Amino acid sequence: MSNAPDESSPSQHPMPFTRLEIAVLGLMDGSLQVLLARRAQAPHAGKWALPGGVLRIDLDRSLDAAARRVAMERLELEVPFLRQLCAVGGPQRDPRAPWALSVVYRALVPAEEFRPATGKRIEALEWRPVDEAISDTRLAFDHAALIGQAVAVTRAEVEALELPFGALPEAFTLGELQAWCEQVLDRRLDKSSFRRKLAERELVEPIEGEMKGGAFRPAQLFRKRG
Amino acid sequence: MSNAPDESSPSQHPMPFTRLEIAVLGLMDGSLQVLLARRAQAPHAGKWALPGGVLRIDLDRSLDAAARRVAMERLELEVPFLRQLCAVGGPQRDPRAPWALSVVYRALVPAEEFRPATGKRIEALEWRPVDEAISDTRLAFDHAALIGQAVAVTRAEVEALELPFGALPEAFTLGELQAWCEQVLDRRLDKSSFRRKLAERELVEPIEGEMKGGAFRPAQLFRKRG
DNA sequence: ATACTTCGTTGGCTTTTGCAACTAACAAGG
DNA sequence: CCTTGTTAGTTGCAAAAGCCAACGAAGTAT
Repeated sequence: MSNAPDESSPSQHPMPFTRLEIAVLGLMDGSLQVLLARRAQAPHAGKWALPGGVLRIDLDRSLDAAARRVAMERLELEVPFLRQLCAVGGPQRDPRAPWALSVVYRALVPAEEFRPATGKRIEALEWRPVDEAISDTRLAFDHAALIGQAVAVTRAEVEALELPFGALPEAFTLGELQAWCEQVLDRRLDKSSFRRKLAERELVEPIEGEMKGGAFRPAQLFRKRG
Repeated sequence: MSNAPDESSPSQHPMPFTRLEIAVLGLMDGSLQVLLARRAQAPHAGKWALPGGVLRIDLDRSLDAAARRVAMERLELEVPFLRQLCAVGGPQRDPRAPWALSVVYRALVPAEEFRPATGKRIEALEWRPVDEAISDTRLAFDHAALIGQAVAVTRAEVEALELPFGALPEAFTLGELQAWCEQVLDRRLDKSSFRRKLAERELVEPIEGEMKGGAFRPAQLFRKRG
């Protein structure tokens, strides 16, 4: 081991190749899916992976801002409610550099309005059911494991009714809200206790006069409270 | 913005000055405290901060390993059960570099046996009650906020009875275990429901024949199950 | 022996949760 | 008009979990 000469000259030590990876989750066809990108360049060219990109210290004013920029470049639209998941790093992650570090972000997006385009350095984009992605050993890097983490954390949040309202429409009925949670969690919820908890925690409020008229009895429309 | 020439040459983009910070929590004098270090060098020389150090891509085989090494260098002993908390970064964090990134780790250690020594680049070590540290605006960098996060996550874990048995003695009575949890959480727990949950989840098992004889009725000794 | 302290358990009360039934509101069809 | 079908929203109840207090048990100290 070097004898710890001086820490105050950072340029003495080479720094890791630092990237951001974005795990975008959304409800497609009634189940939770993750957005994968087919890599255009080495390493793992042609393989499916989380969209990601390199940290640019000249452009990014924080890790959060870097994640927003990378998401924007790859998907060509604003990704709302990006949240940090974890950081991973090691010498074998990326052949382009002796040591690579990735800070991973996650987001749960409104599937309807979210229409990403195939951005820079990406050959194709595809939604993939999370179960399938997590157990797909052919994904690049350790991205399958990262998706597993992102799904677990996201489900725990919805379970605790910490609802990411950014992924929901402005107005919704309670039935729609419950169906949305059930699709994220992949299990049925009880109607009465679901509504009880919403009321107790004052998470939503009715929009006066507004109703959603389907074929049958119309339902009260609600919106996020606060 | 540069017109995204080629991502495959990482050396084209300067990389951030990358550090690890370690939030060591422990029970001292009946309350949860955090281990702070007085910085020997700029920036913030003389100020109290979390012990930390620079990532060394020539030495560290992963972020976890880097955190272990940094903890060892600063405290001169093995820190068990280090777990990643989050990563923070930005251009203004550290005057030594245009952009600094810190990956923060946390640990809950057994206060009795944990006797750190003042390691490299540190003037002094001190245990500080977490409430005090969190609201101390004079801590270096954003370390007060980081300590707040570490405490919140640690308490949530103990609340859910995900006990970090590394921070507990090999053998303990249920009374001791409950008192330990109460000190971490800084609130009283109910004896009967505490024991019911331990039994349901089969977290501990009695050590046959072993009792702890205090001044009064002796108590059954338990150990982690599995 | 008696008092005192802690250990471990038990009983009962309150709160929370889960299940199911019930009424309400609307459309469609006879 | 009236019945039927479907979804919306509420209510009642039983089971489960949590909270509080008390109790007998097992030691020590006097």
